[in-house]
Order: sequence, then structure tokens, then C-alpha cells
Amino acid sequence: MNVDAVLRKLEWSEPLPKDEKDRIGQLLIHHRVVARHRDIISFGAEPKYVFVMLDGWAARYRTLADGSRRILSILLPGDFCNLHSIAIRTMDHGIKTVSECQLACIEKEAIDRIVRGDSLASRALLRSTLIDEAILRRWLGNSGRLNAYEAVAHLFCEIYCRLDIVGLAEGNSIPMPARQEEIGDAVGITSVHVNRTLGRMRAEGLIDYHKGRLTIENPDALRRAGRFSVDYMHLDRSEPS
Amino acid sequence: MNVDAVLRKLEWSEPLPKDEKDRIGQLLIHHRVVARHRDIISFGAEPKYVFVMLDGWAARYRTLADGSRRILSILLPGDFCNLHSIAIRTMDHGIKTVSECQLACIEKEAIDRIVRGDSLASRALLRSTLIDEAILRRWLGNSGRLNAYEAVAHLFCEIYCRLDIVGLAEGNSIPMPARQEEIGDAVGITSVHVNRTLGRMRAEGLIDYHKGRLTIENPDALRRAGRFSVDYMHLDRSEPS
DNA sequence: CGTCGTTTTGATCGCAGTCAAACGTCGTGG
DNA sequence: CCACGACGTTTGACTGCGATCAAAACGACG
Repeated sequence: MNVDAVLRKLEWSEPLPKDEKDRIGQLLIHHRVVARHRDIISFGAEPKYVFVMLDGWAARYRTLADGSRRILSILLPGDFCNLHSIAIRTMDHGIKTVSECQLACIEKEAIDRIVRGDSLASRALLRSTLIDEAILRRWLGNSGRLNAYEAVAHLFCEIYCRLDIVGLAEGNSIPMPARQEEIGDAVGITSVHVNRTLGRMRAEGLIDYHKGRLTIENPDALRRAGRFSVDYMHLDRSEPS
Repeated sequence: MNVDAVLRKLEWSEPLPKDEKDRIGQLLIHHRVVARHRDIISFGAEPKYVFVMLDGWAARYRTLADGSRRILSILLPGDFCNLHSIAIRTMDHGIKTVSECQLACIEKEAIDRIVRGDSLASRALLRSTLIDEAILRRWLGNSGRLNAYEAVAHLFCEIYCRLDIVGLAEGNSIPMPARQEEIGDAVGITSVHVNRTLGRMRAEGLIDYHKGRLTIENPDALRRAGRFSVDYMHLDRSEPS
């Protein structure tokens, strides 16, 4: 359905010529639906396909020895789940759905051919990988330095921003299919503490969180609370090198 | 000096033909020395060169609003500081030396030409980026889930392993130029708590930490303590796709 | 010998974890 | 239409790891 999100994300920083967009569109014809809370790719797997998010939310995660889980990144429509599979065979983490997901699956080799070429699409994929890495760095930087309140605020700002880029924010409101436990696993706190934090945010008029929707009542205050600035997502449309 | 470390790292998973190695060797001729505790690249900079670690340690870091610092990764001989600069103009973090460093500086365009080509060297650089990302994911996964003792143990295992790969471990012993404060910034705890943790490790016979050297007295116990397994560094020499 | 940078030790505090129970909502089946 | 159970949210009481503040000890070096 939402092939559009993929193109919007790839054109995030630089427009692609029509023929390259068409070529990418060609790759996105094979779809798959995965139910909520199921693995898209499991830890240790050696995926044959590269999966691309068309609809729904998913999460990269790692399970530790004691059974506790840590979410390493949130995957939203337009995101590639495992671009790295073209160069790294086995998964060092798992990816599971947060809500029911629509995915496109692409032969690894097809992606590989694009990446090895010297096209604008190849640049866009490279940039996309590097921006994912930048987001990961930001999460790591926040982790252990921001307190629960700041961390949750930051997460909400980031997700709002990323959804907005692919055209999925509606005013100040976004879908929020994640349970409080998943929010906790994403910022490194317990679901109990997420709950108290959300309660405080609600009381202070920052957000409204209700039936799978998050409405940001006071965007400025939320951004300030989460020390959020968009710079790390490298939205600048300036040219490299 | 230690151009060797760079090649060892690039050949980590797959040997390179002689002519490609020579070509990379050509790129590493311009050297620079940076004193201890100085920025190699500052936050917000737009570096013209890609820097490669030849000798010494450095750290990717981010400074938060309140002045607290978080180390995002440790850079060891053989590591590329800012490969991402070929596609992302401005630095979203800083890089500073932990000890005095020897660096090679390469024109961005020269690296770009290799990456855009379809050579084994290009694959090796791609893999190297993806492995850095995998290490980052592991750090994020550990952060907030491992306690201080486990986190420090994991850090030591990883650094030992990475130094070993480029031939810089000597038996069970490695140089450890990082101050306790820097170790703390890397795992997200204070230097005071690092100190207590090191004390406990020493008391339990896991390590000896003394005058800028770390000796691992009981490797198995240290690995167990840090829940360390090498898999996330993707050392396997198997072929992709 | 004194200074600077770093490590070490002690005492107290607070954020978030843990355990447990109650509550609300929704879908299913009797 | 209601009872039931599954799932997720909410609230309370208590605990503990690591932070914080402060000062002392150590070691290298000019």
C-alpha cells in the first residue's frame, strides 16, 4: 500500500530522478503481512530477503541472558529492516512487530546490485544507513544520561518527527501502538515507571495518551523536556563532498 | 607507523588482493599527530578529510546540555573515525583522543571513489561500517540492562578482542590509557563507581589494572561476568549473499 | 618539595526497580 | 446481555544500585 513512505524517506535529503524511483518501485511489489508481536526476522537468522516497512510499527530488539529485552530502534513505514544483510550474513538481533505490519520483501541480490552501482539511489541507501547509525548514537547518548521523563519525551519527539517526514503525522497527533512495556524497553526503564512518567506528562499538559493515540498538546514543552533537536537526523538538503 | 592495523581490520573477514591493499596503502601516507585529550574532529564540524587511527586510542562522544559527557564508541588502531563524512556533511558528535594519537588523513573524495566502485575494498569498507553499527547496537543493548560490574567487564572484553584482531594484545595484557572517568563515560556510570567496580574485580582476581595497563587474570570469568560473546563483531569469514 | 592529575575511600541521598494487587477495556462465548 | 478471561494500565509500599559531595591518598614530574 504505502510504497510512498519508502520513496519519501529515500528522498529525505535529495530528490531522485523518475527512472530511479520507478526502479525502486519495481522492487517493492512483493508484500507480506506479519501479525502483531511476531518476529519479522529472528536473532541468528540468515535472511534471504531485505524487508522494508510499508505499514505498521516494528522494533529491533535484543534479549539478554536473564530474559530482559532492550529495544534498539523503532522501525516505521519507509524504514529498511535489514539493509545490512547484503554484507553481514547472520542477524545479531531480532526484529518484531509492535503492531500488525505490511512489508515489502526484496531479494538481497537486487538491493546489492543497486548499492554496488553508482546511482543516486545507491547514495540514498548509504545515507539512510548512516542516518540510522546517527539515530542509534543519539539513543546511546541519551541512555543513562537522561532521566525517565526526559527520555520518554525525547522518544516521542523523535517518533513524531520521523512519522511527519513520511506523512503519517496528523496535526499534533500520531498513532501509538506501543504498549507501555515497549516504551520502557526502548528507553531502558520498567513499564511501571513509564506509567508514572506518562501520568506526570499528562498532568503537566504535555501530552494526551489515550487508546493507541498520542497527541502532543504542548510541542515546545515536550521538545524542551526531551532536550530534543532534529539535527541528528541530518535533514539538511545540502550536497555531500 | 602502524598502517598494518588498518589492513588487518579491513581483512578482518575477507582477504584483499595485493593491488587493492596497495591502493589503500597509498591513501595512508599523510599522517598527523594529535595530543592527548584534544578533539580530532569537533561537534558540528564539516571535515574535509577522513581520519584513520594508526596508533593510540580515541573516543566518539557527545556532550549534553548539563555538561555531562557520554562516550559512544572507542576508536582503536585500524578504525575509521568518520567514514560517514562521505555522505553526511556535518558531525553530530565529536571525536577526541584518549591517548596521543597517530592518524592518517585521506581526502574524502578518494574514499568516495573507492566506495562508489565495485571492488573488494569497497565491500570491506561497507562491512566495516556495518560492524561499527553492530557494536553500537550492542552498547545500546547493554546500557541500562547490565549493572556496573557487568558493563565494565563487557567493555574490557570487547576492547581486548578488538586489539587482538589488529595484533595489539600482548598475551592477556593490553594498554589501558583511559582514565576511570572515561571508562565511566563509556558505560554510563560515574568515575567513583568505576573505581569501586575495578576494586571488586581486582579483589575477585579477574583483572589487574595498574599504570596504564590492563591484565586479564581470569579471561573466562571476565567474559562470563560481562555476558560477553564475540558473535556481534561478525568475525565469521563466510561469504555474504 | 610542591603541584597537578588521578585514584581511592566514606557518608548520605534519590531515582527507578521490584513485587503485588486493583482496575479498566475489550472480545468471546454461554 | 451478561460473565468471564486476557491484556494492559494504574497505584502503593518498600528496596537498592549507583549518584553525589567531599576529602584523603597516591604517584609522576618539574
